[in-house]
Amino acid sequence: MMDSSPPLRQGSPAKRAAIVGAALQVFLREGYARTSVDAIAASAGVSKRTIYDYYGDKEQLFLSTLKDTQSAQTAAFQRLLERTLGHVDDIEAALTAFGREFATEIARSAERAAVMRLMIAEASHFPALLEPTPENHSVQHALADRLAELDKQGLLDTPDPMEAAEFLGLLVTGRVNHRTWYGAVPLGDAEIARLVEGGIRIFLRAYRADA
Amino acid sequence: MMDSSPPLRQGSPAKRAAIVGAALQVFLREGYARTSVDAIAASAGVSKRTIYDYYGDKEQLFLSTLKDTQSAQTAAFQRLLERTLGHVDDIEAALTAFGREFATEIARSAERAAVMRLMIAEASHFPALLEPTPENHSVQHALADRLAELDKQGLLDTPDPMEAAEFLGLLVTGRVNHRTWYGAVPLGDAEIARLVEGGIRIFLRAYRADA
DNA sequence: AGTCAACTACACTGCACGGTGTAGTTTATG
DNA sequence: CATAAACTACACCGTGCAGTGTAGTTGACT
Repeated sequence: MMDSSPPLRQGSPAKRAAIVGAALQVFLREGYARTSVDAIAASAGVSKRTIYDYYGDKEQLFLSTLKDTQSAQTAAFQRLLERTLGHVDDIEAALTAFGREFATEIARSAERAAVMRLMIAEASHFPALLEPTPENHSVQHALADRLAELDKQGLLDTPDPMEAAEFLGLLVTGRVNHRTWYGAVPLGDAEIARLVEGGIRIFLRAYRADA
Repeated sequence: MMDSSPPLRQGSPAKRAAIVGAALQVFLREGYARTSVDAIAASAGVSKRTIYDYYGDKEQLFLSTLKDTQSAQTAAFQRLLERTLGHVDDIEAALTAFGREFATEIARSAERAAVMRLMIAEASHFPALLEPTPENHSVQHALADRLAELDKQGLLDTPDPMEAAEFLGLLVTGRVNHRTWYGAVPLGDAEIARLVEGGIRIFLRAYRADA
C-alpha cells in the first residue's frame, strides 16, 4: 500500500496559484515545446525545484494548468450565460448582448482564444486533451438549455437545441477566431462587434420563430 | 552587387519536391519545434547537408514548405469550385455537392485541416504566416464570385457576397474542424457528411432567395 | 530553544538538436 | 576521359533544456 510517490510536498494553494498563473502565461505565449520550466519558475518567483516537487514534470504541469484554466473559463461562461440569457424579452437584443459580452471577453484578455489555440496546437501530442471533459459538455448543454427555453417561449424555432447551440457558438466566435488566428493577431473592438453581430444576424435568420 | 549567398547549389526540382514532401509530413505530425531536420532528411532520403544547402535553415524550410502547400491547396480548391458550382440549376444540390466534396477532401487526406492546425499553432512565432497572401484572398473571392452569380440567377439572396462566402466556409467546415481539433482526431465519413449538410442547411435558411 | 517541513540556490548530468566543415563518392556533361 | 557540380556520410561544436541532488536558509509550531 505505497502511494505513487509524486507529492513530496503538499504545497500551499497560494504557491500553486502563482505557478499555474505563470505557467499559463508562458505556455500561451510560447507554446509547449518552446517553454522552459526555468522561465516559468522565474516568472512565478519560485525555484525550479519547487515546481518539480509540486508537479513532477513539465507535462503534468501543463495538463494541470490547462485543467485549472478550463474550469475557470467554464464557470465564467456559465455566469455570462445567466447574465445575458437568463430572462429574455427581446430575443435579438438578448443574443446581441450575449455575443457582445462574449466577444469583449475574448478581446480584452485574449486568453480564451489563446487557450483554444494552444489546445489545437498540442491536442495530438497530449491525448488527455482530446477526451471531452464533462465541463466542456456542460457548457454546450447550458447554452442549449437556454435556447430550448427560448424555443418554448416562442422566440426561437430550435428543434435540435444542441445543434443550434453549436451553430450559435460557431457563428459568434468563428470569424473572429479565424481572422485573429485564435488571438495571435489583435483586432479592433469595433471590428469584433461587427463580426459578432453579423453572426447573430445569420443565426436569427436561420432560427427565429416564424412569428 | 553580391548576391546574398544562400544558394550554394541550385538543386533539382525532384529533390526539392522530396524534401518539401517529407518536411510537410513531419511538420504536420510533430509541429515545428518538435521536428528535427535530421528526421526530415531521413524521411526524404536525403542528407541533412543537402537540406541546409537548399534552404539555409529550418525556418526557411518551414516557410517554403507551407507556401508550396498553400499554393497546391488553393489550386485544388479553385478546381473544386469550378466543378461543383460552375453551372448550377438546383441550388441545394449544388451546395451540398460542394460541401460534400470539400468534406471528403478534408476527411481523406486530413491534410488541409492539419495545415490549418499547424498555421494556427505557429502563427504567432512566424509573422510571415500572418500576412494575408493574395492566394488566400483569391479563394474567398472566387467563392464570393460564385455566390454573386447565384444571387444574380435569383437562387440566393446574398447582398454581401464576401460575407456570405465567409459564412459558407465557416458553416461547412467549422463544426468538423472543431470536433476533430483540426484533424487531430478522426471522424467517420457519415458523421462528416451529417455535419456538412447541417451547415449547408443553415446557410440556405439564411441566404436562400425568398422565392 | 529545538524540530521539522517548505523552500531556494546552485551545481551538475545527459541528451537532443541546429548548424557547420570536410573528405570522399556519385552523376552529369562536354 | 576529364572536370566540375551535386551529393552523402560523418564527425563535430555549442547550446538550451528537462530533470536531479544537495546543502543551506527560512519560518511555523511546540
